[in-house]
Amino acid sequence: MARTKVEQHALTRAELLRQGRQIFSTAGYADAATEDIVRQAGLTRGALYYHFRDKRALFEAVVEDVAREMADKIDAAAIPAKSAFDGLVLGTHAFLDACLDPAARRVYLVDAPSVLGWHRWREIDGRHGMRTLRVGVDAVLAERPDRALSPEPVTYLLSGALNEAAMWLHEAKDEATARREIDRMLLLLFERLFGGRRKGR
Amino acid sequence: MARTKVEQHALTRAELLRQGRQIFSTAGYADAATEDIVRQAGLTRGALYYHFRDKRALFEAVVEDVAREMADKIDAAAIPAKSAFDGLVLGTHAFLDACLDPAARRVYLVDAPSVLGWHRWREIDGRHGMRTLRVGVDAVLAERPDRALSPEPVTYLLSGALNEAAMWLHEAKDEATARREIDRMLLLLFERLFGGRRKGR
DNA sequence: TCCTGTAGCATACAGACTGTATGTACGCAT
DNA sequence: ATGCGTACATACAGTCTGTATGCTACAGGA
Repeated sequence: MARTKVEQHALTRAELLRQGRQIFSTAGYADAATEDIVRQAGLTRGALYYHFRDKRALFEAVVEDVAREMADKIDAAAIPAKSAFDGLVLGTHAFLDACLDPAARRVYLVDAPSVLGWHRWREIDGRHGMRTLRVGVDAVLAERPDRALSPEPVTYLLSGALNEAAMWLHEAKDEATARREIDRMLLLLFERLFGGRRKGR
Repeated sequence: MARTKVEQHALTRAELLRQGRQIFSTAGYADAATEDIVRQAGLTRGALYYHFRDKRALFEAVVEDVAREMADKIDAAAIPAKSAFDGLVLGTHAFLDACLDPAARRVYLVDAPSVLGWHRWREIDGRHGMRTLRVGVDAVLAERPDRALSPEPVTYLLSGALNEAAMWLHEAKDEATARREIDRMLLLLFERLFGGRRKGR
């Protein structure tokens, strides 16, 4: 009992983030009323505007959270990899798994670039999702050197392809089959792009 | 003088689309006030709500226009191609050129999926931009048969990569250099994905 | 322990914007 | 000429965001 003020501060902020994430995920940013968010958090809009400068700032904080969580999952998934190439594959699978969360798709992939602006979104993604991808690409290129491939363009081309794949997955009628086909096609893409075989697979 | 009513109808609608496209491109959908759009068109909001059900319907009509224009340019660019593979390359160049237009990036690539919903956007894109890409991919696969490649996943993976490339191009400091590097990397990607040499591999 | 300041919210208010309802003038067919 | 529907303009209501102000309980110094 008798929570200290600094504890309460963190608790309230976290609750606003939680409920904001939930409402943003289901309704989308534009149709998410701040009144609904604070009501679900058992607060009023006064609390929201005390903790965040405006609605957009709350959204950006949610985006940061989502991005961080996804990057953590991807990093963790790549750890047990036998090779850099396997690490890239495992990371890719972890990314697609993370996109099972509606917040990852609606908030992070769809609304964020529009609400925050593409430039700002790219900056955030560059510190999280795309960073993990860049690390994977660099590792593969260290393992399979290829002068023709520039890491940076390769990274964002793959990033775009992966984001699109994640969205497309949830439009398919048979999700399991679609997932297998995507996994297969991504593996093929990686193999052909980075060189079919290199000291065995 | 004395324009007939049916002429006036088309003229007014076209003007709303013109000004809407301009305002949406610069301000973004959310910050584009309908009042500003109709003022630039020399009208009032009554005219807008007569021609379109709501603001979103106007935006969707603009998106359709932009999508159609882009697809037309891509189709036209691919005509003089010597081979299906060249057609794909020429088409991608035309796409990147079309994305010099801010409306193509802000309206079509960034705002449209968020405002119209990803599903609706995918449907529109499927009839225009992605359709041209699919045609190109199918032609290349007819030219260079490859049982391992499924046309549909390959198409949207490439679509995602291309959209990302188009956005990234305009973040680069030296746009000309970035463009050359992207062209080179896309060509490399196509060659390796579809098989480096003719009916070989 | 008491007193005071301020953090952490709640409440009240103003402005902006969308969508709708209503008004109106002009063209066009009869 | 006259009645009617199209193509707008005008007026209004509802919703939402952001801000300004009010209130209360706790923290910290004397």
